[in-house]
Amino acid sequence: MHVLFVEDEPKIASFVQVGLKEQGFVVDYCDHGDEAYSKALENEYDVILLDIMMPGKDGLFILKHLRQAGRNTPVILLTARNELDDRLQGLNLGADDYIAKPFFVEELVARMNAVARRSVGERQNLVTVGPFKLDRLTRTVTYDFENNQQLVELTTREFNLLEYLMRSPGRVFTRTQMLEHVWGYDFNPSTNVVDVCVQRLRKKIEIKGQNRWIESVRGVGYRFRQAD
Amino acid sequence: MHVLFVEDEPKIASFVQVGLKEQGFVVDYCDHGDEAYSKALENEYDVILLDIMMPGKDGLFILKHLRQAGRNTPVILLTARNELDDRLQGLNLGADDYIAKPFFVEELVARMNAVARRSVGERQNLVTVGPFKLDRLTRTVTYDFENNQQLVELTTREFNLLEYLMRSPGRVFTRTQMLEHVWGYDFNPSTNVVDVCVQRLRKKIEIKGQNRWIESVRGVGYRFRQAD
DNA sequence: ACCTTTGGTTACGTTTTCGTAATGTATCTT
DNA sequence: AAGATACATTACGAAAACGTAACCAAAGGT
Repeated sequence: MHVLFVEDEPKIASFVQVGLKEQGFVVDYCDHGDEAYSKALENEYDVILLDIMMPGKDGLFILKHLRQAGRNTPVILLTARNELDDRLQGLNLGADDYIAKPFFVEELVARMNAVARRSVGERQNLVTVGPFKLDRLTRTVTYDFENNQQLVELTTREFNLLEYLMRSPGRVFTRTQMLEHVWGYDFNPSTNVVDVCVQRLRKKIEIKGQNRWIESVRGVGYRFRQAD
Repeated sequence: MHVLFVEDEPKIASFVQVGLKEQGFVVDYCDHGDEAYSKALENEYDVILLDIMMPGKDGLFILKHLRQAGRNTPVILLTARNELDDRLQGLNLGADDYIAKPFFVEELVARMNAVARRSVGERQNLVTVGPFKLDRLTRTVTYDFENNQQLVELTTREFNLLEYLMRSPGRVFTRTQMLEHVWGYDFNPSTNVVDVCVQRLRKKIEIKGQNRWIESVRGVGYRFRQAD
């Protein structure tokens, strides 16, 4: 899940970023209103976390113009305790929720899932495709082989990529899409990380001679094979 | 378990806080009605302890508006002996219980567990995973080795962390989640206390050469091994 | 006032991850 | 069939993550 996180207090910014990344979010961070505004317009985020008080354009300004531009990306406002008015105004301007500082990251994550759910559809903790079960809570992937569950050991990157693919079996993703949603950085345009990561995944979840689970679509990207 | 504790008499406030923390509660304290009100709305506590007589918004006001806002977090009122009317009014407004000052912290904890139980579903005092038994009442942990019970000596912090992990065996918790639930909010964002505390726990509950009970999940956090 | 325990911080060695780059193989085009 | 392009596979090394020990401050007990 790709998140834009806009916050100018460095202390809050740092621990929230850590907390979100631990949970597998791809976090795009900035501490300045102007930058935030252009990022929000240029990218398709799943959620935007918006501080209200900021240098440059403030949170409400960004929210207002985002909505005027017809973007309905879910927005959660981060407000100081005494900014009640801003909060109300924010909801009127089309914010989906707000949370008052200081907050527990876990609470924030819960709300993020809630608003994302409303817009994209339930984000289940258990994803099943064919013989594969991926469980976000235990962070395990099992492969059902002749009715017993083989545990597949994956690294974080592999797990996140697999989750991304498995959530839409049959759908083809381009390398750029995978980079944006699973890696999320300003990537070197000639990188082949995706290919390498796919290859590593295949080595762990596929049996030689059998059909591939992660199929290559020449000229486009990859897709997770749909269950028959 | 997260508790909001609202009380303006400093003397009572301090010893109740100590008592609750000893029992492993994570206590969020404030001594003023207005602050209490916004905190109660903004966070998801497991229980709220509410003094009735206070500067700012009083306890009944907070309770009333909390319920009007659709929040059914369990609330226990702390009342002076002579505030019988308030007490009755409080129960009508949706309080789950009340306790008259002065009270024993032990009594308070019992009632907290009772109301929390009602709202969340049974919260067991005995948690068993594999050969481990953790008892909240005696605050002891035993390890069953060839049918006799070895007592494991843990410090408070270690006990609370172990309890948190053991309550959801197999589930992975991030460092941030552990910090928030076991330590509370005010932590240095670059701390590695969790790692160190896990390491200390391991030293006490694991046998060298055998599988770990507390497993590391690289890039994410830790989990208590699920019994096979 | 002294000693002990607790528990957070720092520092450093070890292991793992994963991006890069180089080489090998398949598939398409002309 | 040759060349070109896209994908597969492997190896390597820097950086990140983790484990561990030692240190020290604060709290608690005697």
